[in-house]
Amino acid sequence: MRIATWNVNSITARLPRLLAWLESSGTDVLCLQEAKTTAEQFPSAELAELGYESAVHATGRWNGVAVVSRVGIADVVRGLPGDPGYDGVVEPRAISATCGPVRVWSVYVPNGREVEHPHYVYKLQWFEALRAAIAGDATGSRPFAVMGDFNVAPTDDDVWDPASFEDSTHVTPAERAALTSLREAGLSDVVPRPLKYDHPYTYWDYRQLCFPKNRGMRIDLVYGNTPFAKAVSDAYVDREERKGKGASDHAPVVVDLDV
DNA sequence: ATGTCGTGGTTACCACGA
Repeated sequence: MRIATWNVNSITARLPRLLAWLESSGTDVLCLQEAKTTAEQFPSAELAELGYESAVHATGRWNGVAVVSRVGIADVVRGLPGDPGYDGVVEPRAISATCGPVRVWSVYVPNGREVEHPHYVYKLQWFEALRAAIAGDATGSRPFAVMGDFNVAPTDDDVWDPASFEDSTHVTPAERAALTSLREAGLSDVVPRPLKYDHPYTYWDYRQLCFPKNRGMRIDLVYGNTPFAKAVSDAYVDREERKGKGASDHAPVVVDLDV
């Protein structure tokens, strides 16, 4: 089975590429983030024509997550239990579902904006709610993974220039400690291989020619429990999908499982 | 360079988020 995660940065803007990519990559299950649309306007019909069912949690121009599957979708849960919300609003940043033999969460972790910003506090609180939510599945016998845009680079090796990220979000000890907590809960980082260059970056800012210069970050992660991790036969970042006109600023992370 | 995208509202530009 082939499972992937991809921050599409608007499913409306990305639809032609998304449909083509699903077919060309042979992906069975996709966790997607930043749908940037409502559940009503989500292109479920177009995906259904390709044989995919969609489970969607989306409310408008910001955020929005989904699981798209051609191996079934069951037991859908929309939202994170205990989600702290931001500024009084609980945002659509998490959805979980069982797709064939695997249970997955598709997550879009808050960005944090700046270390001194309230959004950074929200980010850390949100991680704690995620940790609590996945505790049972993380130690279970069924293959399970949290997949998505974590907005944290796990190590300095996961950013193109650690020095330029001093005092920035995405690399702070507290954010990395949140990832450590997820690993201590029973998950492990399924690190994909890069198709080019030395680092499996998954995100390159649209600005400043970051992609051609390979100024990237690995912030789209696959955190799987032991049964999931043991089933992994390959994992890679499809950087081809970051190329050209109409690309998202994130590339898909693709994982092959023997399940 | 605050260098690019994408969205929706206050629309043939702006503000916001990333």
